[in-house]
Amino acid sequence: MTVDAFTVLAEPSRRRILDRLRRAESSVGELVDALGMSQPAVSKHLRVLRDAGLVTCRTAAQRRIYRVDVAPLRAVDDWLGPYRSMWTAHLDALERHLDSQE
Amino acid sequence: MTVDAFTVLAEPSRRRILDRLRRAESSVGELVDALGMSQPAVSKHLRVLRDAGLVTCRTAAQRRIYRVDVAPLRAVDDWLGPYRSMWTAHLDALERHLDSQE
DNA sequence: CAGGCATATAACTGGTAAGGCATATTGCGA
DNA sequence: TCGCAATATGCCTTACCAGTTATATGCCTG
Repeated sequence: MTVDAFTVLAEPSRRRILDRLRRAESSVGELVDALGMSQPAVSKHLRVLRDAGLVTCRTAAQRRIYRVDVAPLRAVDDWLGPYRSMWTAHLDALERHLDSQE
Repeated sequence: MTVDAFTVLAEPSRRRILDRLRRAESSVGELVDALGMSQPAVSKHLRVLRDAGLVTCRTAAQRRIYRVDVAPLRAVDDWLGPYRSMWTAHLDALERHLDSQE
């Protein structure tokens, strides 16, 4: 886990990879087909994701099957926490305002 | 809002700026003192944050007072949503497991 | 054990972004 | 209006990152 999740998630392609793996684990080749990227590009992104602990992989014959590991995302969610309460606070205020209009 | 929030948040300094503005709006000079960075560096980060809609600023005499706008963070939170439910699912499973151990 | 698949890595390239210093801009007070 | 204070911007250098092509590694099958 050399780099933090924020840095890794900055790349749209990596978020797409995660979004696909979230629905079903898959091999590198399947990701290549799904994302329309070259195989080395996909492998490199997977390397970064692995180093950040966001994916794990297991070997199945010649294939490597990748799956998501959400653990590092909790750091992102934790950072986001205070901000989330800010916009829910705003929503609450809006609701109160609307209520008072009736 | 030229760039997306993910890219902007990848920079640790920018997250620190947001974290400070979240507690209290402040001027550029106050941020410079608080973060121990050069004034141009801070101004540049604020520019990026502004372009992404993450902060707004108002003019007060010679100062510019910056404050957080959480709206763009909702995109991040939305993306995170499905993953969050993944780890709460895991937590639920763990709880059931621990319960069954009693 | 040879050949072919699937995946990883190396070397290179172009683009981009951050930080530093110097300077421009803007608003204010004397 | 002059000059100062606060902030923004330009320019330059450096570092890093994504993507490409070519090649290496590992594993199965005939």
